[in-house]
Amino acid sequence: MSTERGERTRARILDTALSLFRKHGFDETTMRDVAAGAETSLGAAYYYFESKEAIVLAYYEKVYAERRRRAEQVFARTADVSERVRALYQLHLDIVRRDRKLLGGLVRSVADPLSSVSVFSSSTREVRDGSIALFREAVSVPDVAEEVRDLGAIALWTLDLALMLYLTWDDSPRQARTRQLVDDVLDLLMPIVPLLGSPFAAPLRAQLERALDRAGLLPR
Amino acid sequence: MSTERGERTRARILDTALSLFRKHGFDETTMRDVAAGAETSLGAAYYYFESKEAIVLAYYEKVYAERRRRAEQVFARTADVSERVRALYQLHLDIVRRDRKLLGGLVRSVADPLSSVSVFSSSTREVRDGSIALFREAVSVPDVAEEVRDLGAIALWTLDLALMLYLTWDDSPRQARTRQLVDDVLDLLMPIVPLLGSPFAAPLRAQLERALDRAGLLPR
DNA sequence: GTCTATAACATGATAGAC
DNA sequence: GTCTATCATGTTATAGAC
Repeated sequence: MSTERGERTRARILDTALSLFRKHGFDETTMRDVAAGAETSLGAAYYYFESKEAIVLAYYEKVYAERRRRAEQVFARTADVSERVRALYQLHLDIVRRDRKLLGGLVRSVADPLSSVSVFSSSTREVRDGSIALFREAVSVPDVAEEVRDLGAIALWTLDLALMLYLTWDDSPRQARTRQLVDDVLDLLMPIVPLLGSPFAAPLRAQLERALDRAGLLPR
Repeated sequence: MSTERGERTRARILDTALSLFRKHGFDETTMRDVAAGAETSLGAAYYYFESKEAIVLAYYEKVYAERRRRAEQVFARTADVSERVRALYQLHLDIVRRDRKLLGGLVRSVADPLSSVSVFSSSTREVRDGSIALFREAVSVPDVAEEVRDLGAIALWTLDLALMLYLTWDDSPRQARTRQLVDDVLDLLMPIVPLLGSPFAAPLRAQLERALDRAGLLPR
């Protein structure tokens, strides 16, 4: 499939692109800049990445892999839901810390329902399902009732998307505002988890589930 | 400022563009197509609209004006919160009914924090503030406690954005899925309004408000 | 000052030679 | 696998018509 040399060229193009995106932003970086920086031709860059957006997708995959790696360490350490969930968000922020300029390109692609790297598209499916699974694992602890885990995972993942959108807009040092927002939202959310898990909440859960199912938002 | 003739040319360009966007989608329509369809030159099109996105912004403004007009009729007719809010959403869906292909372009621009027509940008401010005000009016009825109106308006407007995103993705006939989603979400949401308005919920309201304020999400 | 047309530019993407 | 040449299209500059 791909030779050693091709592998290296691909990596060089990816690294150059990400570094340029970080420094100057997604729009400001041209594919010609990327090719020149990687000391290859425009055609070669397009040989390895079918579009500029595809490079962002590769970044997205890298972030996910790193997040999973570090999340698993946290999961092994603690069974406290709050800690686990909070860690998942903070981890994400740590990983993309220096990438605000890059995230603009990501957010745009991801929000575009027609884009091949949209959150809804099939090419991002692996990362999307993996991310949801990560939240599913985070809430899979004795403290959280079985019945609310699936719903909770989807809700937390949706929040994760919203946080990334907020981050692109947050210019506070060290993403302080976004981090504060994570804390505030979790402080609001976490107390209702036991309530939702109680038998009294069964009709409400059913109502929620029916709504999400009808909307096609439930994984099958 | 602008002459009669210029006015007509501008309108012709806008109508042509929207009609082409509707038929073929935003990306598939070139500015050259628009100019040709409006029987004018490319330069003229750019004289009247500084960018392709700006045309979408003009559409956005048209939708808002129509929505306000029809909302005011509903507000005059009923003081029931549920009905008023539901009408605001259904109205929106009615107005953009035939524009799914167009909305793709809008969503992308709106989500891009750097775009000049982003939800966050100043050029969309008038429409954004107007839309939030519309929700503020919808919930300004005796049944809804003063204390929850501002919060409620922001929450409902956020939901409105999410619904538009969902709509771009909903290919069911007559946007049935999106309409169902509106109903389901409101059925879930409306019962908690009186609870949130009660004095017991004061600490919760304060917590929420503090969080939104720290995040800069509260209009000042 | 208001408007229109033409040419040119920058850049994402593709085709085909090697 | 890689490169060069070329295309398509969003955007800008500019000249000038009314």
